[in-house]
Amino acid sequence: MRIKDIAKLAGVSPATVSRVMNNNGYVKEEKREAVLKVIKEVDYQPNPIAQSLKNQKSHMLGVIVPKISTETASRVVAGVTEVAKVHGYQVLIANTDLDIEEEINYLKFLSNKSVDGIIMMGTEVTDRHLAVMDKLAVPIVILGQEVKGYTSIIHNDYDASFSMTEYLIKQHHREIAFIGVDEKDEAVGVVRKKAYLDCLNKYAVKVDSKLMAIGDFDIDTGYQMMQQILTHKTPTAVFAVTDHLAIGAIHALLDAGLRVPDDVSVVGIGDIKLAAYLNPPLTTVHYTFKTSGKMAAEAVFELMEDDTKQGKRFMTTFELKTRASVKAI
Amino acid sequence: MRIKDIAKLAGVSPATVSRVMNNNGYVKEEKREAVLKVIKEVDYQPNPIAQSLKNQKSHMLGVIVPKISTETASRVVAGVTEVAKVHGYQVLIANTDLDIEEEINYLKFLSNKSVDGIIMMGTEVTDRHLAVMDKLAVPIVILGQEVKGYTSIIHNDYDASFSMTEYLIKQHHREIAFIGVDEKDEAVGVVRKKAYLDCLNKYAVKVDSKLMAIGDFDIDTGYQMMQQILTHKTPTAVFAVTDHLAIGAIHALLDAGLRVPDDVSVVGIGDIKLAAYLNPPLTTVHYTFKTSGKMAAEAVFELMEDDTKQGKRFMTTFELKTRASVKAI
DNA sequence: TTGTACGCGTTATCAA
DNA sequence: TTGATAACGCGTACAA
Repeated sequence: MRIKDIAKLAGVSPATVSRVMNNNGYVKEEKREAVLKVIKEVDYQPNPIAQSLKNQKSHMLGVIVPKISTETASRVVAGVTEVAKVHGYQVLIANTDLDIEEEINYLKFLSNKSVDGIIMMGTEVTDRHLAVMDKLAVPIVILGQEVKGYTSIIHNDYDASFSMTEYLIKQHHREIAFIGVDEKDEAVGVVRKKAYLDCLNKYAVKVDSKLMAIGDFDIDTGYQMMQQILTHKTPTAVFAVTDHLAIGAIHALLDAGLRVPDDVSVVGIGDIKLAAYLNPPLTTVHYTFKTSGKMAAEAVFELMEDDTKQGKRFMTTFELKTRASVKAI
Repeated sequence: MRIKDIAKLAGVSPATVSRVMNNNGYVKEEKREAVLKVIKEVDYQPNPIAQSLKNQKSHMLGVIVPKISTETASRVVAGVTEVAKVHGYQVLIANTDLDIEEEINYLKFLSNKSVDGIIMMGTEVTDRHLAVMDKLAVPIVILGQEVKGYTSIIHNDYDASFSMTEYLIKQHHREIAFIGVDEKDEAVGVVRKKAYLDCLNKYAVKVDSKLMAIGDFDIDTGYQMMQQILTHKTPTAVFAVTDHLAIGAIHALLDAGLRVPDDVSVVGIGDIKLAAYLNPPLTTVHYTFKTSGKMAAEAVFELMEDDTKQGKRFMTTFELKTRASVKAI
């Protein structure tokens, strides 16, 4: 069913049908009703693609995620879709599976008016990303990393990580192992580690490189890194930069015959849905990922209206969730 | 940049540029190179919307999910995007938040050539859904529920649930509590319960309605339903129809001073990522949600080529994951 | 082997 | 208040 068919059925011109559909321009009440009647009868829905071509608006938002099957990603996407829906927008998912080439390809593809705005969940933002982003035809918001000149939604990784370390120190822990990730991920790999180190220094706690391990984001990696640390020394507490790594660490500790938290305390960051239901319930930092998604979407819509507002920096809040996985000494 | 601009820059007609882009028709090697050179220089990307309008193909797949921020949904979406990518397709997410009106609206909207195919993760499929689905302009595949006349990817809920119950019985459990969900969800609410009851009957285990509770999908609901059952009687095992419900149940049991699995065994269905890392590790049924997503996408692509292949019924496999949350009597 | 011209379905401009 | 008509950017039949 095209607008032309509706026009024929209602005995008017396509232009009149369009006016009725979009509620603009004058149209006699009589004809309006005739058109509406036909529209209802045949359940006419305009072709969104033709509308997009004509209006130069696709009413779609693109979201580039590094890995869709993670809780973080799905919470972000949930937030984005929620705001998008309010604006009558659809959400296009581009899953890159951590492939930088894919990320750049999607940036190019999604631009060119295929979507009206892009939200990129960043891990590593390289110069090549920037080169492409500079030429983008549509507004973009980066989520999870800070990028100069671009609106970014960042999680307060520094303060969160610092607070968490400080919390452990205030529970009188002095041998705090660190399980981190590669520095390619600026927010998680660099910032969280820096905050940990800064905090140790502030409280004059000696940094012991034997208590530190760096790997990827997998639960199993957390397990292995914990094992590796244990070969050197048994800490009184473990600070893992994500909840998954913390879970892996806990299992390594248990398998080594240690009790959590009685022998070793463990904390993570992220507050995944099950963190409170683990055994022991995990002390962690709650990040408002869904809210981040909403903020990112709102920022994109703002940029769509006024692209001079680029470069804003939003910092989301966090909350320390103290649960049973930590025991004071 | 439009095709016309490229043509001008390369000193040819738009038609020639199009021929080069799509590798069809004759074009002299010399001109081809000139065109390719310009395309590379200006990094020309054709407008996907104009292409869609012309080709009557959007190269997009729509996925209707009841709740994007669940692990099931994200695993399904991961599978769909993976297959979509192979076919050069994008994935449009429609998150309905369990709202039936939204589901129907999206079905209508996504049709009309906005997408070339639809995958619907079903919960309840009402007559109104069917009325809309019958008129759909694009192929659709239902995932998670069986719908007559439509290609469906179903998880073998009956056998999975039966096997799980049977497993508990073979561990000599006779007082097996059941924590289920409302019958609106055919697969989870009806089929899994029926299999549980059938299995009890087969082994001549008495059904005790006091040991059964029905609620929604939340962890907390699992907690409350377990508490409710405990007011009547303490079973030797608990069969929860999802892992989340099982987790809630475990916590209710622990809070009631019971040990898992020493006093009460607990099982779930779904095998969420953390199931193996819970304490105790959860005995559950592994469903291949990502594979389901892939199958659904492949089925949609098949239907796009040949829509007479409608009505196929794919059953995914499952695997019993026996872990420490069950103890034989 | 190449270019011109039309149409995909819509909206907006202009003239009536 | 209405209707023809011209775009939007692309692909392709047809003519050259």
